[in-house]
Amino acid sequence: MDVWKKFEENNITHSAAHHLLAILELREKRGYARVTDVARDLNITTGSASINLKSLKAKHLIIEDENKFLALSEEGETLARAVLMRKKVLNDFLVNVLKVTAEQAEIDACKTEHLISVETATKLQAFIEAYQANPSKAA
Amino acid sequence: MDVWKKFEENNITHSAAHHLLAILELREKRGYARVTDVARDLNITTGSASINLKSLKAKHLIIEDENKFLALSEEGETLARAVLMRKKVLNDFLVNVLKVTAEQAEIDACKTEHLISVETATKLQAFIEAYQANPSKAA
DNA sequence: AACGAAAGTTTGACATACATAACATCCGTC
DNA sequence: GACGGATGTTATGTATGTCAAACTTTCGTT
Repeated sequence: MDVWKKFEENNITHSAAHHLLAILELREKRGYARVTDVARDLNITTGSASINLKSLKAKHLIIEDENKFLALSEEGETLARAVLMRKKVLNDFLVNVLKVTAEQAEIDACKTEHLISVETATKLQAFIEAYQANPSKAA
Repeated sequence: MDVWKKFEENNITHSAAHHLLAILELREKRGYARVTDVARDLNITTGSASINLKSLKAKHLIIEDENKFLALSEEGETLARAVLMRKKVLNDFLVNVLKVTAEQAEIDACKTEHLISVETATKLQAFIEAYQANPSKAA
């Protein structure tokens, strides 16, 4: 019932996913992530980032220490890593199997990374592995 | 630049796509589509449908006759049929190639049907055709 | 012609997600 | 210790998309 409405029922929005990913990547690359860093990374204003991150804090996906440094909660990191995994799987499929150009593959993977189900992601990953091991027996 | 923002830059929103699809399907099944019919089909209130359809009229994707009967403009129909085609391609791939369950395939296809690029949709379609003709030579 | 139901619109509210701009806070340097 | 720059928050506005509820319009039946 109402399959089309499930788009909104997603456990994470595109925006939220990218805020979490930004924190994950900033911390891995620079060792820290503040509101300003996230805003710069996503190319949005610090005002917007402040508001968006506040709601993620309220949902316990983000933790802030006394010095305003941001980190992902366990739940937030799990979510972010799941999104990253799906993005990689999608991108691999688009680039290596379908031969979509790198630019368009990145865009399409980015648009859908937070939307596809665990089932689809898992089966797509298995398919790619089988395909890359032996393209003629990917079935 | 700002690949992640392209999610919002889409030429059609998920909601708009489904309003157009509803009109297309209602007219094919019943021969007509009014605000009430679209609202019932999408399971939203007539108030919401009225507002949403007004903006689609303003964008010239929908035409309304003297008796409030709705039809797609040429541009609207082109858009709707493109979405339908992508939905079919995605669903075929998920069900026939990845063996995703029918229910989850429908959900995933519905979530992404309006997001994937023409390039990806075209290449995915070609892949499925090759795969179905001869699974061992889909490359 | 009048009543009531169906259809459609509008209003006011809420949630998300962005922007700009004003304001607050914090910190290092002079 | 005061100034200025960097950082962060808040206020206000825009846009989409939803709701409930009030209102208008239209139409068939009596």
